[in-house]
Amino acid sequence: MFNEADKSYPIELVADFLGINSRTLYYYEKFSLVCPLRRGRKRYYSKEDINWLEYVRELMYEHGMNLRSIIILIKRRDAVILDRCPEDVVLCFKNYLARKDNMAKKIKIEEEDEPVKDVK
Amino acid sequence: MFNEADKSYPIELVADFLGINSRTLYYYEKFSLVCPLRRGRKRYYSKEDINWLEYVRELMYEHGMNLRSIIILIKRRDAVILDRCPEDVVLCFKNYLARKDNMAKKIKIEEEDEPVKDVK
DNA sequence: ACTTCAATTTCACTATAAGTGAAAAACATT
DNA sequence: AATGTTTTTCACTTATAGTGAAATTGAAGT
Repeated sequence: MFNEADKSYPIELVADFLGINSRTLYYYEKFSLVCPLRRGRKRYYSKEDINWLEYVRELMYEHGMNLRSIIILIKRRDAVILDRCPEDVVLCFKNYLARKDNMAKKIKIEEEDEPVKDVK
Repeated sequence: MFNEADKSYPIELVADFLGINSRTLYYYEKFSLVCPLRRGRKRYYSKEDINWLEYVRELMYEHGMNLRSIIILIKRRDAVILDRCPEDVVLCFKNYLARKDNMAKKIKIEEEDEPVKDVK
């Protein structure tokens, strides 16, 4: 029976399917973004690998993320990024959002003279 | 009393403190990475803004993330990136990690001929 | 209103990352 | 050893991040 995790698709087929160059797949491998099975020196990819790569492409092209960010984000998730992120940075961030909101309103009203009260 | 959220630091001071160019702060503003208070046309930053910017710099230079990724990551957090991420991609990813592990071992043993059994 | 001075914006350039074509190298098979 | 295919290397291209310098804008004083 075929399995999503079975590594059976050769590189050219995967590249064609994704509409990318096979060189790009080698390139991604350098960053450990995907690890095909190697039988002898040939590479074989699974359906899962393909889904995964599609997702990576989406993150890059629809969200403008770079390769490293994707690796960090997915691998270590918020562990590194936010759990490790100190309380006061989280606080700053909330404040930043409030400020931004405030500012957006301000720009609409087009009053630039009197300073805005701080949101606490 | 002074407050972390008080916007009182002018741009040049902030830039100097962070060791960056003030142009970079304008640049970040374009991406809404920070929103100083504008009194007249002058910009004022808070201590929180400075902490926030330090964190952004850290993500960029220690983790190799790009501006967009940081915006996405922090703003919408895993909501967009992972909650929205379909089950099978998560699965692929787990599998990918297993595969990678497997591969690392393999490279150590330096056997490249017989195919590895799939980890299920 | 005009001048001055500093803050801001625009323009243009540099450096690094992402991606790819083509040539060279490396295997496996006959 | 020769052939054919996969992989690697080299070099080039485009996009993003960052910054200097010039041009512009706006506030304040006169």
